[in-house]
Amino acid sequence: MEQIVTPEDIPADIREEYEELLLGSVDVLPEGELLHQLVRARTEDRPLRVKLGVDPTAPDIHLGHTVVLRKLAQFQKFGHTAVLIIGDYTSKVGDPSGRSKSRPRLSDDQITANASTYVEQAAKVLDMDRAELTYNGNWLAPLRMDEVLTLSATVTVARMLERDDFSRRYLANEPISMLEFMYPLLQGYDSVAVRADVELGGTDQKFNLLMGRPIMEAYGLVPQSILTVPLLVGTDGEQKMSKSYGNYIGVCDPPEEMFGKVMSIPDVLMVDYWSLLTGAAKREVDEVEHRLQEGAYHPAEAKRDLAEKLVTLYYSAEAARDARAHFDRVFKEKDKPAEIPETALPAEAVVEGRVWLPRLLTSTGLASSNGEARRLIEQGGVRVDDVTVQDAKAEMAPEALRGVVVQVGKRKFLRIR
RNA sequence: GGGGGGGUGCCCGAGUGGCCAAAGGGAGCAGACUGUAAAUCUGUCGGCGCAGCCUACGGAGGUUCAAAUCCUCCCCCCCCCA
Repeated sequence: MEQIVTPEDIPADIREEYEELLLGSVDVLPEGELLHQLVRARTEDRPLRVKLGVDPTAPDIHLGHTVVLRKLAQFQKFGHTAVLIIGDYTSKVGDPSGRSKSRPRLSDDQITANASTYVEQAAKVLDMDRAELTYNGNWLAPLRMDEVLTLSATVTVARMLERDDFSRRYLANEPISMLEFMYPLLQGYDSVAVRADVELGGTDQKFNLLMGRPIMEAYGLVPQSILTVPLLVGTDGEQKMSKSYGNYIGVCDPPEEMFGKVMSIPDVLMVDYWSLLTGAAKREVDEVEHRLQEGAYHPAEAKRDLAEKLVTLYYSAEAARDARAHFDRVFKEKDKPAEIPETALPAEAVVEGRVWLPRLLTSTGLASSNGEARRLIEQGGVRVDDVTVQDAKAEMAPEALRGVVVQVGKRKFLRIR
């Protein structure tokens, strides 16, 4: 960091605060600025206004979202003000960040629904009682055309095209709409509206975050500093965690599913998850990494511990222990789970007094079509009371199904009532 | 406004009259193995009670015994020039 103020002038506790805020962050720009702000906040006795804008594009939030929320919560912990902006308006524009194509625009209903669950779920990480919660539609919706024009005059097209995802798409002959160009401007305007001192975001937000600075200046404000956090890689180990890639772990996933999904991440991701998601201190993370490298800590065991930690964070220690027991039982010992969901035999499964197995699977939701059900059976993926069925033509009498457990693959179980 | 290039299954992408429910890859699903729903290997991957049939290659018509492939019109995207 640049030493504009000499380290000796800075109280030790602020230096500590700064160090902790740097932990798990990627870019902190402009260099040294945040430290100044922390000092200024202290001397002027004015907490920093730390902005996080989120677009409610998905109905549920996942662990990837919690990385930046944790960082915001950390600022809160140090007495600063968390300003959480729900991008009800910007989500109608669609953030082009990291995208190779335009996002679909969402409807108002979807946005409202998503926003309310977002806030509810963010509360699992953030202290919402002490946070400022706003919606950017409050100030973006009433903007007049001349105000929009004033705003768009602050940025040049060349500057826009410097941006990685835009230039890539431009070179690849892929469409970029003017609408998408507007997005960074609107996000910058949010910073003006809430008079942000610091804005947080994922590394893919760097451009948008930086864009806020000249815009704030143009509106006569002190430009914000920015802090980015890494993007969490999803369970596939390849792409960033995202609902649309289907590689996410939702904070509202039931404990067993959360546990199982954590177990499905590639081994190499374990340490990242540990440091970004559990709130563990650096020393603990280093130790885990070290012991794994030495072979003193079995990877499967480490992953179980990680999964248990995460479930504890979002549920409870008991729920986490149960989830672990469930996992070991079902996947390690290949036994049936302690609790199996039950369902009545659907009426449409019975034809002429007989139940054809594929139809049973389809009607109970264990398979999406009879064709898929057939395939599952032919591949040996279907068990009825622990007996693998391989005849796709199998039929049984409805009475014979009472209390029977149908298993599809390794993790779908259903008891017929 | 003019000229050119494109739109294929969940995604990427091959296919330019029959051998095409459509190569190849990815994702997904199943099986084997294992240290786990890791990794690896194998299989599968539109629907239908399925050795057969139905629906599908931007949309609508047409030519043909036969169309993703040819023709007409329409919609959408990209590039170049203005």
